[in-house]
Amino acid sequence: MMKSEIAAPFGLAMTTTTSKHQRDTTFMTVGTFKILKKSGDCKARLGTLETANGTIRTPVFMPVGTQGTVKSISNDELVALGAEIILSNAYHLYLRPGTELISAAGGINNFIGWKKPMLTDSGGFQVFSLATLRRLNADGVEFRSHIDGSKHTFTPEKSIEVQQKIGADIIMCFDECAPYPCAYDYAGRSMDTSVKWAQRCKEYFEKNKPVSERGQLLFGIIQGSVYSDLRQESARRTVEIGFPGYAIGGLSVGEPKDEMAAMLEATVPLLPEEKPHYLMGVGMPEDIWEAVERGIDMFDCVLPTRNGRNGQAFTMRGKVNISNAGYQRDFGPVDPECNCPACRGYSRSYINHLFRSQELLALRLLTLHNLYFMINLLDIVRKSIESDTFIEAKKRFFSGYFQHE
RNA sequence: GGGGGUGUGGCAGAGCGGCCUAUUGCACCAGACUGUAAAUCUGGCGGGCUUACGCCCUUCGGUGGUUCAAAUCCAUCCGCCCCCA
Repeated sequence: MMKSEIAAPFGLAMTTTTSKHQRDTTFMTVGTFKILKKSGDCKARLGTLETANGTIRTPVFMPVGTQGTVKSISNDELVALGAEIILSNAYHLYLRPGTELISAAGGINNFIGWKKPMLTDSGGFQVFSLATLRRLNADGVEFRSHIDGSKHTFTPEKSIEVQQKIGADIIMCFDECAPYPCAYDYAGRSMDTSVKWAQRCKEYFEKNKPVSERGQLLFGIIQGSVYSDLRQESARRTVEIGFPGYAIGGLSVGEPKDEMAAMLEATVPLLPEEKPHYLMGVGMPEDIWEAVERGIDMFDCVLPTRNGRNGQAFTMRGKVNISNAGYQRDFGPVDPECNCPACRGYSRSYINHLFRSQELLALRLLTLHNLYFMINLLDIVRKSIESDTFIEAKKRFFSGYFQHE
């Protein structure tokens, strides 16, 4: 059975009440990454990462909540789904509601009422995705706000300052995410920029570390587009700077899947084994398996939420678009093998109707379902590593997920 | 009874002699989405044939005209709407 037994059933999800004592203990070990088990026939590993707001079990999937909210669902729902950590975005929060306000609210966790670990992205990805609104220079990036057109400058120092004020448990270096395709020369210069920025991020971070009771972790990011030698240079230089965790960025931006796999194979072996490896922006269910197999521990991706809002559901038998005509009279659940609130209480037919009627519940239900799917998927992954049956479990997943193709 | 208006593809609604198988929106059908400017975007949407380029047939209430050419002009019939009595 691939079904999860780890994920707490709905409504009965564990809420970790952290006592004063536990919190102090956590503080003592913030940043500790423990590897509990390694796969016998690939690089997959099972671990735990300590943060100021609790422990994350890896490999982990982190739902994306760019603006301090995982679109359409509540914190309680996230906890019930089994989410252990979520993402926000420094650039977006800096523009609105503003860094000062979040700081005044007592930090991002207080502001949004999320009691578990939180990670902020640096705004590096916005350098890439808001390309038409920015101008790069050696010092940093000048942005034009997508909200009101006002000008802002993000530098490595600025990004870290913003992220320190926002106060997430894990923060990211300000990097440049190169587009795909990307000429070798450009990719090389861009990677070099990212490495230099990483150095500046770390220096600023160390210098301005609050002497508070909470520890924040700054992760480095490897770039280099789809060029193995650039990736390796980036990895070596970034590791030399030294971080408590390493991310691989600039992938899943349109390159073929085998290129992504090749980049992981070229890069991950150069990262310290005893540090967490985070593959940014990934991904699709199949990508998760491929990446864990190659030594990745952390993932984030907008697909479960965004695609859910666009009518697509992930299931163990592949993805389906619930708003398609074929489901109009399908009175079964989205995924018969799923135990999420959408599948336990609603039919494909009804959700199809909700999408056609543009009812908000439609967006919520598929968001809940897709997030549950991903979180549950990582549960399956973790259990398979624990029992050292990862490759077998991966095969089983693929044969079910792609059976109709 | 008198006067005026109107009829366009599933719906709304442009077009008012040639560039019209016919703008646009909605609806409908499908696809995409990977560190979220996304409840978004793209494509299709009369029928048939073709791998494709493309080709053929049939459309603007009905009928009959005018014209080289009609969704567009004229006549007439039918339907609907409004005003006066």
